[in-house]
Amino acid sequence: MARAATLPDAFDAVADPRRRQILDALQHGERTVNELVDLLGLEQPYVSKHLRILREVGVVSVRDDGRHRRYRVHAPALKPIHDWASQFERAWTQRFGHLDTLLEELQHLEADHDRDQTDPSDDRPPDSGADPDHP
Amino acid sequence: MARAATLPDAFDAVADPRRRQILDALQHGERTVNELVDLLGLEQPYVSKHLRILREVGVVSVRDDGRHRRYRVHAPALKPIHDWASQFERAWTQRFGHLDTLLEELQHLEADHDRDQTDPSDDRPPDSGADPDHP
DNA sequence: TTGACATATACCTATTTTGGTATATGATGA
DNA sequence: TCATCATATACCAAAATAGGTATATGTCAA
Repeated sequence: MARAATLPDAFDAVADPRRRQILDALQHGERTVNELVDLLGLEQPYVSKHLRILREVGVVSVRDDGRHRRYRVHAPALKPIHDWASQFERAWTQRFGHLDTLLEELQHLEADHDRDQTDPSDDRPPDSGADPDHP
Repeated sequence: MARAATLPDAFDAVADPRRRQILDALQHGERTVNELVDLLGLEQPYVSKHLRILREVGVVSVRDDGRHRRYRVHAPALKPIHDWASQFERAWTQRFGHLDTLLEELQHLEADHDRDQTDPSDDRPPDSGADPDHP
């Protein structure tokens, strides 16, 4: 009974790192299946299967072009993820903003944007005990 | 061999709708495990297990308070998700912005924000064939 | 200390998912 | 038409996960 009885959504689709890789690869334009196979180093059938999942969720779309099928990102389907995460945006800016001393850390965070993507354990400040958010 | 040999990250943690529910419930402050059990209607052990996953990924943190354990969201750990999705932000605003005719659809999208969260199949415009993004 | 409460962990089974191999479908060019 | 390239699907094994039940751990109150 894996992954509760909910229809797969964009969150599921994006949870898999390979599928994120695919989306990253598609970010700057269309790609054929074989191009993605080369990029990811996976077996062609499995790339097709990943693409199917991404397609079912609406995150990518296909266009037939002769004997190729060109995939592209359908960005609006990713918006819900962005929006959902935005709920917490205020919280994380607050967390770093409410103390002047941490302004520097905020800038550091902005700069290290990229490393941040994959290493969430780094930007965590030592738990300060008292939290103004929860009186 | 489920879910490739990658350490679980925030994306995995957030892929599960129950865990998203937990995070939503924690959005406005701390909660004890039992409060979450009541809110989610799941068995207590399973809520604890979800919380453990969220903790391991750094998305929530705990604070011991007598015989309670108060959980709270650790928002910065969600930032990578937000940032990743932002990569595509330009694409989705462009897609609806570059044609005046679609302005209306954009507004529709803004309005139906909530439904959007769960139904990505709706905001997809009829494939227009020509795509300025991919010359 | 004992009992009640709050939470975590161990263990179990059915179900998914992963990724692979073999094969089918479908379009193109000769 | 046939051979070939490009992609999709069927099927299979191993492993992870979702939930559940039973139980352990830890804390307070009397």
